Amino acid sequence: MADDNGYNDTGAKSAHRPVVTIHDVARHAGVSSMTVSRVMTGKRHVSEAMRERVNAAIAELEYSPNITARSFSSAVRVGAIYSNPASSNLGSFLMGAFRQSGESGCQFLIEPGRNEKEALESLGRLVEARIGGVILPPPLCDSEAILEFAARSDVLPLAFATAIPREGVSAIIVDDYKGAYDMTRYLIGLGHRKIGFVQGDPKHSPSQRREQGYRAAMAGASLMIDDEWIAPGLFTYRSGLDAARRLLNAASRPTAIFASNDDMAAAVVAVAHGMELLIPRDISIAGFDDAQIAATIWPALTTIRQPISDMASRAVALLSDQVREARTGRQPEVRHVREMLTLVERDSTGALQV
Amino acid sequence: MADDNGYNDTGAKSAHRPVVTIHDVARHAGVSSMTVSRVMTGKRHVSEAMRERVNAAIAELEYSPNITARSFSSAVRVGAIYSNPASSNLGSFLMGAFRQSGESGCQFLIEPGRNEKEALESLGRLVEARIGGVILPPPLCDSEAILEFAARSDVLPLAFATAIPREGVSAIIVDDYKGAYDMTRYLIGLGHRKIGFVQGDPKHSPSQRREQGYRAAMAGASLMIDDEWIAPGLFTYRSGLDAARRLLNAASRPTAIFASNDDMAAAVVAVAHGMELLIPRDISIAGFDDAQIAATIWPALTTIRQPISDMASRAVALLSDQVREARTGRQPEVRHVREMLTLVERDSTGALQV
DNA sequence: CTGAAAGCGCTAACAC
DNA sequence: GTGTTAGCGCTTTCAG
Repeated sequence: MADDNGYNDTGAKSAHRPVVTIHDVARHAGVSSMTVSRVMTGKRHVSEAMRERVNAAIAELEYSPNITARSFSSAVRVGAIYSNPASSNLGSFLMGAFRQSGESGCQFLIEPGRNEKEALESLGRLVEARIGGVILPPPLCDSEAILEFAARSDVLPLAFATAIPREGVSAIIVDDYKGAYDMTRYLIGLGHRKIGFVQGDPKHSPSQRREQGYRAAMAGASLMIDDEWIAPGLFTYRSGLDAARRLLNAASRPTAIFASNDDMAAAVVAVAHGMELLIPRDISIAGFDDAQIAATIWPALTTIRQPISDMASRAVALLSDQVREARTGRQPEVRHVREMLTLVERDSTGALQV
Repeated sequence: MADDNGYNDTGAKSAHRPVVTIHDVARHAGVSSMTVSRVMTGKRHVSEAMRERVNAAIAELEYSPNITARSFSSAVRVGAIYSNPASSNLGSFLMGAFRQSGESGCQFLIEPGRNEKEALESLGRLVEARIGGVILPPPLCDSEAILEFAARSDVLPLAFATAIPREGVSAIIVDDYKGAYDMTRYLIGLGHRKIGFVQGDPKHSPSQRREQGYRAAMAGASLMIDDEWIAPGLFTYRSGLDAARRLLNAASRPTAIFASNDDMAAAVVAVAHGMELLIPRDISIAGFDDAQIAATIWPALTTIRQPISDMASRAVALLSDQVREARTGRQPEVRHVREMLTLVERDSTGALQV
């Protein structure tokens, strides 16, 4: 049936260029494969002449090492527990993590963890799968129970995208404060003076950092903040609806509104539309996170993006290094890597109209 | 604890229980490791008694196979090209695919492919990584260039989540027609008679199927469709805004609106809010896809969900089997697997108010 | 400094 | 049905 695509007919396996192995390179260069291995892994104890000869052979044969085989002997496994499987971030996260797991020659495992209980179960499963380290996004990275379990199981924890790193736990840190500061500065730069703010869920640590960033930028520009320009929120779209009504009906209406996340910013956009306000002519609206919804709605939201994919790569690389380090008996150095947030300018913000 | 034999003190390695290998299981069960391997991979040619004995040993030793080693020797690699890296589906897709790649003992690789050009480059990279098969979501699965490249490179293609399968190409099929039909029936069941429809992008194949499903259900209930209840759309939020204005301002306003996807349904919700219509009291609104936005906005959208994660598992399993089959020189049988869509009832729909 | 040998954990291929 | 053998591509010994 349907033979018209003509795949291989005679057992002509993959009829492509045969796989180049380290041995081929060795033969080609007239050395042992160990020497090639040493050159590849950048080890010392190889004479300069040798190194050059080997490198030439590598280039000539277009050799690229089989990372699976490499990691095979030393089977480093790192896990991750993801708190929100529905999040659009998950895709970027996994993309970055898996890419890097190839590079770093380690195995990457992922389990869900919507709440602490499920996360604990997941961690149990990961420990049974013999992971050496685990990536913990908030709020898991703040859970004593999780951290303790990891320590007891000899699993190295790595806090992911946390604003407030712990001592003794490596982390990929994200500067919510600076992100919010930058966004506020940007709005001020557009000419806005009356800038409203929708707070995030007070139980999440980024909330305060973001508000602090906003307040600092306002203060830095000697701008007063009217109490009615601050509305409480819960990071949900619905809470954003309430906040928007409040802000847009204020006696002295802000000309720009900065919401602590995109879901709430989208709600502000919806309410503004309902009031027949033109965006950004009548009001500028900005969000935070660069979630899926930010680019979906119209006008698309100006927001702050976290480079989730890069952060995930970095997390896997860092953790797999640490696991290897720990394998040798040494105590891996605790590291805090800071990631930069970038402002994504889209259509929901514009210069103040006079 | 299964075996509390002295944790190897020889090296200061990882002080955990020593790694359980297939050989340990074999020894424990008094069989050869091949038998264990056969049991693990679910092969036939193993007596029931053996199988049970081995399974007992596996359980007792808490053995879990090292998938790196597994995929290393047999090295079946399957790739996927994902067209929308920002999509919230990607997370589910990757989750399902990776889980299954462990099960199926194959290596899974993913590359981005926002457009045909990028997809072609990605496929090139995947071919160099020596994949045996590739998963192609729409619109990639309809691209001649991609399909041809795959055939030339001896890579088995698998169309993912397509509505219209090709002959000669295996596919995970999704029944857009039935999904739309079911949703329309559901709305009718709620008492609605005047049901509006927002069309999808005419260039996408699911668009027609969804509209056909809607029309069939209406006809099946002997319901007439007023021309002004049908509005064109492009699958974008913005196009949904225009469609909504049109539908909600119709002389004979529908009591329910079914949009061809969630982004447009969300836009309808926004416009309805702006007109001070209460949802679902004054108007019911339904979407399609169960995208991220469906559960984000308020009220949350009733929609049709594709079981992306399961579909991805199935895709990986199917493809890795086919690649193994092809390895033996046989031509793998083309298979079309149909996936069921489910209606997710949320808060944007309700019984017709009289 | 360089090389030879011995696997890592698993599975195709072939015996029995 | 089940076992034996021989690697997969690379790195870790341990000898030169």
